[in-house]
Amino acid sequence: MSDPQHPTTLGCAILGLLSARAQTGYEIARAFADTPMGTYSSSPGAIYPAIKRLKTAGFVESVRAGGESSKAAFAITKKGKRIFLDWLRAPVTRAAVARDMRDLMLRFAFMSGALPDAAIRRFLVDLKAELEAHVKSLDAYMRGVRAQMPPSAALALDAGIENYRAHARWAHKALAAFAAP
Amino acid sequence: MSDPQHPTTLGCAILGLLSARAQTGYEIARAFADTPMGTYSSSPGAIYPAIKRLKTAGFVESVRAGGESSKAAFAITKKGKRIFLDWLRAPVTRAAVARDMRDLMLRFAFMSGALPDAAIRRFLVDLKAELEAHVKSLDAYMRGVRAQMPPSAALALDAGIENYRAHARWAHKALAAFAAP
DNA sequence: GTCCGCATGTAAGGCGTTACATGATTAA
DNA sequence: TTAATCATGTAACGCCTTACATGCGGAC
Repeated sequence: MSDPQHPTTLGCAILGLLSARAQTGYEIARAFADTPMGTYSSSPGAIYPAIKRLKTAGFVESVRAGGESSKAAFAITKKGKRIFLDWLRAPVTRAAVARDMRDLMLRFAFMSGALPDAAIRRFLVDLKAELEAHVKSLDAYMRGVRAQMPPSAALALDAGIENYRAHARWAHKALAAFAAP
Repeated sequence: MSDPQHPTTLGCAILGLLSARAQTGYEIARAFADTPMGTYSSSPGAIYPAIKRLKTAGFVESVRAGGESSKAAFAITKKGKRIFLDWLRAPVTRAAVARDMRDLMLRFAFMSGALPDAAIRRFLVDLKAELEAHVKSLDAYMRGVRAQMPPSAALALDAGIENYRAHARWAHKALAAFAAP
């Protein structure tokens, strides 16, 4: 990576979990195993090393949760919080929309409580705009090549486009939920 | 991987391209760079090594396309075709739906011409069923936790569910396109 | 006391990413 | 002739995947 300091999506997801409260490695692993966040990872074999990297980088630290006798847990550090917020605030680019929607949606999931509503709204506005632009360009591409494509390829591309459209509609609706009062 | 013989999704995508016609490495790279298939890869740095692996495994071979003076190209072998078809015909599992929709859609894109319509229909029927089951379980999960979730997390999950729903609707429509005459 | 699930990892290997390295054509 | 684009890669690096390893606590 260009910036060896910056965690991967998995690392950022862990920072997001820890920014709610300190947790043990197992609790973190459980969050991935038991919730739909599991789409973002998988196995202890990925999660524990990711935690270790975050610790080495100084983004999380070990703490004793609860009393003196409780298990060791991990907490996010100030430095980690900064990096996490940088991640949340990164601009919504066309490239990210085209190849990293999952990362964008994960970022959004963690925004409540971490960013002011105005920033969340801006994210949604930008996301919607980039999604619509992307749909437009995919549509244009599609018009040019549809006739030459095998039927299932054309349909698969339709599915992809429809997906971006669905996300754009969602962004529109989500904006209402974060509308200024 | 458990089966070191089986190519990755990128490898299978390359096999799919080559099963249409023999192509040079650059043409393959171009297909990823210039079309929405680019979501599946990225750079020559991934594609050329993937081609080399396919060659080592005996799934593709070098051929002289056109005349004697033309560039070297790659063609899929019988063994490669077999592996490719195995990939297309793999059952649609719940796990794949939950964490590998892209792979499933890529498989579908390559099915026309490679599989009989009956097999394509079955894929769509199975996919639709698994998608609807997955939506149902996500909905149930959602009902249980929505109240405790931060607003943006709940919305992000909504987006994911809506996505699966959109795919299910798409599968339904796609079935019509492959309906028996 | 032993067995099973909790809890926390390590080891080996492969793949993709970013960045760089050449030649060979074509355009100016 | 120089520069740009075509065409084909290699190198370093890090991450994830799968599989395995281990200790501990309660159930029985």
